[in-house]
Amino acid sequence: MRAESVPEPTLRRLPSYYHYLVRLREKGQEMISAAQIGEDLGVHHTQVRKDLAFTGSQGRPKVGHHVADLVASIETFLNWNNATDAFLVGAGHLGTALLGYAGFERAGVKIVAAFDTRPSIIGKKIRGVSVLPLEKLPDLARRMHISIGILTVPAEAAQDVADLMIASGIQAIWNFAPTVPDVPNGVIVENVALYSSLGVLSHKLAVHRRAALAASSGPKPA
Amino acid sequence: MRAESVPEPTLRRLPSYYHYLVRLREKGQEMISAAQIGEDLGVHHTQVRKDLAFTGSQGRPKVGHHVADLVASIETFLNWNNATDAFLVGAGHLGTALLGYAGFERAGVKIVAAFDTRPSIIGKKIRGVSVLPLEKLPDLARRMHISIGILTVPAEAAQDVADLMIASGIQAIWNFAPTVPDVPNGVIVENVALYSSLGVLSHKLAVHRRAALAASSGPKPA
DNA sequence: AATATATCAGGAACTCTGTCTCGATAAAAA
DNA sequence: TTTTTATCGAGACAGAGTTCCTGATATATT
Repeated sequence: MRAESVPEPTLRRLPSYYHYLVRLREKGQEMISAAQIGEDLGVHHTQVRKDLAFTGSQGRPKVGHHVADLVASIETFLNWNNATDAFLVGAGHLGTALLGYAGFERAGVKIVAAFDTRPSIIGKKIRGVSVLPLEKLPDLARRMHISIGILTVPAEAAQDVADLMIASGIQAIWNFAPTVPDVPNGVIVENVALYSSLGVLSHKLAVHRRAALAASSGPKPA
Repeated sequence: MRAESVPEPTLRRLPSYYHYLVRLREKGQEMISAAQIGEDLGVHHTQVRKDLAFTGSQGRPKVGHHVADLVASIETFLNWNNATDAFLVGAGHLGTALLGYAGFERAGVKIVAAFDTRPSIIGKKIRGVSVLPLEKLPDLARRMHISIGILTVPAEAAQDVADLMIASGIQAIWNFAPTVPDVPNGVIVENVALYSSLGVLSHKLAVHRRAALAASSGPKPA
């Protein structure tokens, strides 16, 4: 019954395999070994096997996995073969950037409308997607059975917009704001957290520099 | 010697504490307990204490931590108090969005120039930052001692641009492309991987729906 | 046909991260 | 001054995830 016991790290790695495999398929390669995938993507080969096993795809000794089959397995597993309609709220710089990506449609998400509160952009079309006033979201979301909401608003507005989304029947929120919205049980929130990334980057760079400095100025005596 | 043994999850959580604490400080709150931080951010309170301990900040029983001190400690720890100059390559939609964020400067990264290969945008200024031809990157990066490179180019170009960055002395790459560039030892790469996020989101949503469907159509007999 | 080899798959061991428990301590209350 | 209470900090424990190890299997080689 508990089919959802897939490690989250696995879910995070699958898209990276997917992109790698699609490019491989485009190059015309038919078969691939887990060892090769692992080497190219910097993941241990046993890890690759375990991750792929979750998708149900099986490999054959001595020849590896069929590239096209793997692509199909991952697509099915992630439910990327039939895109779910999504609403985006916050048509600022980041929101506009996301609207520009046709690639999301292949990743299970199709942005069908954008919302904002600024009159200057309401009514315009960005990359073929209309920007509507936020007040229209609840009604439209219900009527169109929208289940994914993309949150690209400033931190201050994030909680209110998240509440509005949930009240309108949206079940999953892709959150780009630097705050984590408080949501009721059962609602899925996936935080992008750009600043987390910067935390890791800056700290590692600082350590890296300190190490380089220490090494050059005086490699301490044994 | 091994001062860099900070768990990566901790580094990822620190920015979220930081934002929370800055907002608290703006509201005029002086003291805060780890328990309260944990509750508001959805992190176990013991976890909050361990994370904050890495920054060197100490709390006092019965009163908690000093908000302003905590902010300062995290800033220092992540090296966010003096922003490092960065070059951005790929002034497309996403690149433009990133150029628009003044907030990165408070997160240790100051974008001082953008690069692209498309003549249509070379020479323009985006949010006060000039877009220069990619060929100028190596020379400028060396002369300005740039150590952070932001990669917002299509997957096909990612590896080549990463190579160029590294050859120009850049030590840390903030990568937004869906491929993981192959870099020599010692170079820091932090991948944002938007699609990983979507992998988790789509899969969870699919599982969520299956569960809802199963519950409604027939809650299996005990 | 027999042997060798590349690859897969599943279980065991280890490591890392997160949670729980306990004693200590500083402020407040009695 | 003594007692109570909120909070901290450190160590013990538990769970998850990754790596290692062994055995199985399909193709290639002799």
